[in-house]
Amino acid sequence: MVSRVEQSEETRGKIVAAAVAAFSTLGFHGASTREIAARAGINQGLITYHFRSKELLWRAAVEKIFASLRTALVPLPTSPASDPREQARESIRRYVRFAAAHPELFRLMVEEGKSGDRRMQWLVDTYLRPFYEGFKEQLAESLSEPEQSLEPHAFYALAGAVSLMFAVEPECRRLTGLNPKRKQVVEQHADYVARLFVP
Amino acid sequence: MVSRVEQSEETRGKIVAAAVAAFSTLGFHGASTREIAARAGINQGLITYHFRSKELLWRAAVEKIFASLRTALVPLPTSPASDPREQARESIRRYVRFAAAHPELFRLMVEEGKSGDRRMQWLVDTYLRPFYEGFKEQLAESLSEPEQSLEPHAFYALAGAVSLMFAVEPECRRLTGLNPKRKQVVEQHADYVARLFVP
DNA sequence: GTCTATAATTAGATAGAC
DNA sequence: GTCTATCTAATTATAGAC
Repeated sequence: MVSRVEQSEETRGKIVAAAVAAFSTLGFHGASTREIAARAGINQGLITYHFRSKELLWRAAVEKIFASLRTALVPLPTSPASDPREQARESIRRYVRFAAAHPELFRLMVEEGKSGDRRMQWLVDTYLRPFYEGFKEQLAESLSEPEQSLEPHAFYALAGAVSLMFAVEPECRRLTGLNPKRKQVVEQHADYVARLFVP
Repeated sequence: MVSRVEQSEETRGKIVAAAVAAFSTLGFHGASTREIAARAGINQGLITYHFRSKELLWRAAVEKIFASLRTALVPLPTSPASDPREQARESIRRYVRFAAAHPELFRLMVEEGKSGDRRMQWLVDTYLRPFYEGFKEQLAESLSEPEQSLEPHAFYALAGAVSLMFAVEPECRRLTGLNPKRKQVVEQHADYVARLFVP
């Protein structure tokens, strides 16, 4: 940590991490650049220096979110003995664990998906479409679903069933008394949803 | 439409309708009072006159959303012959049709559920809790589920599976090519989710 | 690369005329 | 009850010192 490029990367990383958290809970308009700077422990002017604009910082935050998704989707060494339905269930359980650890992805999907503006178009074309194509492939091989017209329904039903509880964690705690952050609760949800979609 | 109180109610109604739409797509911070006033075709100063503050206007918008939910939840004359599982499926189908016609409810749940601030607490205590209690009753009688610990999981899985596709309608159209507004698509989702939760 | 200071907009809320 | 005009505060983005 001596050179300026290392220092730059360090600062950029702190800003993006703060931006992911702030955008995730406060939304794009609710998270001010001053608030993000304060969370990152740096000055507000530095955000413009490193990212030029709030929207470009937001894009960097989105990139970070999808980077952790890619990490989570790295295929596991499949035990070749287990049957395809059990493999499908395990994929869903892993998806639930990811959604619990990273509620940002679902919040982003809902926040941006509501309107047809520029950010939504960029998000779909850049990150969401490849992810959706991967989902369709996996669906085709593991569930052997001939009805292609059901793919969007399955995609959104699964994403919603998996993620909502963790995306609204503060609300869930107040409404049901259940803390979605607890490991036991995550596993219960993983099992519930896995059996729901693959009985 | 002559007296001042009638005029007042008319104006309030227009403002609240515009607020529901604006908050729903732009979020609380993204929707400015000037934008809402423009949509309602009235002056920005009038919002303060009728609602005192943006937050109180937001509460009026939430009240309107839950009023339409109450309307949709009015029990139908049950054909006593049909079996309870088919009745449960029909309840889910009605829920899907409501979510398609009023994506505001789900968007509100996610937008406010992310943080633990004052608006979320008010929303849960005032409107969400009675709704959740009603869900638990219906779950207990129609699915005869003994496991009470699964109630939160079922609630959030169902809400997410039912509503997400319609809440992110612009995104869904761009990502999948499917228009969730079309009646045929709504019915397909209704049937898909109903069979998913009540096989 | 980082900070302080500030410009330019835009926000929610208020005052007063009609 | 409604509108125009305005106040105050907060926002993003910029300029310049270090």
